[in-house]
Amino acid sequence: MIPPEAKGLCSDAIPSLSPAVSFCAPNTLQVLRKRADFLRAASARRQGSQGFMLQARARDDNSAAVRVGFTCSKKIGNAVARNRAKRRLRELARAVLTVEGHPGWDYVLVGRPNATIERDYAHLLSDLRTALTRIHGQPDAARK
RNA sequence: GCGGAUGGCCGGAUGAUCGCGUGUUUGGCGUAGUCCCGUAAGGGAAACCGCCAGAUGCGAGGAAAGUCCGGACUCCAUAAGGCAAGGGUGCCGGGUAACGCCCGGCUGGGGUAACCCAAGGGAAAGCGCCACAGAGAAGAGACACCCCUGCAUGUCAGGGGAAUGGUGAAACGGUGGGGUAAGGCCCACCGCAGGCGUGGCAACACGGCUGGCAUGGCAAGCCCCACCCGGAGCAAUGCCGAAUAGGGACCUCGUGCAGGCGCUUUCGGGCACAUGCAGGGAUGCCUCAGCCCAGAGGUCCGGGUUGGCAGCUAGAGCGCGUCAGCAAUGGCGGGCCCAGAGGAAUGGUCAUCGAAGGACGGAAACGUCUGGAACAAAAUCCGGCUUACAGGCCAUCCGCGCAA
RNA sequence: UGGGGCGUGGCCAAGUGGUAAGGCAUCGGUUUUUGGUACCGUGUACCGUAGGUUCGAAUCCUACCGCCCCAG
Repeated sequence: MIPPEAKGLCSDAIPSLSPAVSFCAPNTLQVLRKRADFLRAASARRQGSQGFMLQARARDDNSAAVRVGFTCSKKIGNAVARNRAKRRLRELARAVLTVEGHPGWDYVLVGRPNATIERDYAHLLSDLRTALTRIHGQPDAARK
């Protein structure tokens, strides 16, 4: 599951992704905070999967940082369910995007009712990897 | 043993590994200012701050929820008191910072009982409403009727009456006995009203006397009475940065230019006044370029702000002992420190144990396999209320059954 | 976090204690060769849920549920 080059980098990782996520990674992740960033990511490329939906865009600024945002609406359930869904998505981002995320991109993970909480964690990992490869394989004119 | 009542408590456990927030501490790195060395370039120092790493402490709830009450705190304000409006509370006493909360009691109702439930002041201050039905729905009335008298024996006249019938949620006290032409009426008890006595702080209870039936219901209709309430809310509020930046309007003084009037003159000009204009001036020939001035004070208005810090957690705090009290609660003593986030931390994965439920085997006890735990997550803090909740534990009490 | 508002047939809605108007839509009929239009008729409401007050509740009171709006 874990790419071999990531294992050796655990000791000197720089975890700037604030919430509780168990992984060590070579890239730093920043958290999206502005609503405008979310809207821009949502209007760019998107790719659904069974456990969540992935939205992404290339920022076209000089920064190489990988930025991540999480969206869990009220459709998912009450506050307990929403927090739980966000935590699982953070764990996914920590495990995959730090290694396979493209520098200078913004990613937004959107939780889905039931699936994000109930789907097996290993399946979620493979979901995110396939979604990433598909989203970077899309042509540039992928706006809907 | 079965069924129930009340009060209290818990809210999956253990471990491995990878992580998150925050406090303390150690180390490393960094820089503006400061200090020291050096002629200088520069070098060095330690505190704060920032980043990183290590160690270590702590890290969601009984409801954190709904936002229904009450406060603390902050600002606006003056609201000390009175009045008015609006809102709230409503048996009595106590507790409390306060409450619509809690405790104890009273009254009424429910239950065999333990016990539970109740917005439970005032309807002789006034207004309003009481549909349909019914004769009549609130200071009375008489539909069907009942009784007496008269003689013209009737679908009659006069008089007495309100017991009976029907309607309705409710019909002007109820029941029984006596009496009467029928009744009013009289008596007893119950209810009601008004005094009195005893007990109680009081709500109220008990006893007895008098009256002689008057006073229908609704105040979660308006209202009356008593008491309480200024408004807004941590997205409150304060500070720092951007920034003593910058836009607009007006006023006063001033600046420059223009022409005007007055005074004065060495005829170049100077001084003073009001008006108009707003960019102007000087240097170099012009374009153009650079330079200088474009000020001071006051009043008012609009726009932008998605940065940071504080408020932000030691408190009406938690548990222990003791004393007062039936209790809620309070006093005293000593102990403890127990989340502070901000697109929002308290988690991910795995292993073991594990409740309900399901399947199989078995007469049953039970065994094996499966299954994998309710409601619900702090957002300034606190006291309550309400609502949601798998399963479990403890104590006291009641009824029934069995045994002695 | 705080403040405010609303729930009535499928949809829009009136109704402020006395047994739920109206319009659109649906359905049936007439007119028309047929459809549309027009006209006539018809059904559809435990008034968001649960308690309470009252003889009687969509209406009054209380508690819940759902939805919407506002703010620096």
